[in-house]
Amino acid sequence: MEKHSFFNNVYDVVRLIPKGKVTSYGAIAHYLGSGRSARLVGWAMNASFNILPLVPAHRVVNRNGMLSGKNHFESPTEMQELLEAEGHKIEDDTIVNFKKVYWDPRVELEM
DNA sequence: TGGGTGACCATAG
DNA sequence: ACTATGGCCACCC
Repeated sequence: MEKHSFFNNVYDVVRLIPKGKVTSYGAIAHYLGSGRSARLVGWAMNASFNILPLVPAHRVVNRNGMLSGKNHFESPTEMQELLEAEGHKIEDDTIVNFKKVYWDPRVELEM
């Protein structure tokens, strides 16, 4: 049975993020039509660890490209490690060339 | 049922 | 330019 919850929708979008790309909470929220309720996306991520299949929450950062949720991973460095493993460059807890690796669901998915 | 919460974003001073 | 505050809306108890 599928849950037509907002959370499930967020997970679906996050799982669609291609490897080597990242996006922001606000982009997902806006894509889902939540408007500015980007907080719900972050909150959904918090529960994403409990949801299967696993959601690449490390590919989701805030508007500044900063790893705001790194503190909520299994380890505070887990997020950075995962992003670096995908070819990203992290500096001062912020993704370098964030704009280049930015993946906007509104554009890529052409809503 | 109602209130509080949350890994944010935008605007105003 | 930086700092502070409000709004937002789904989920949990």
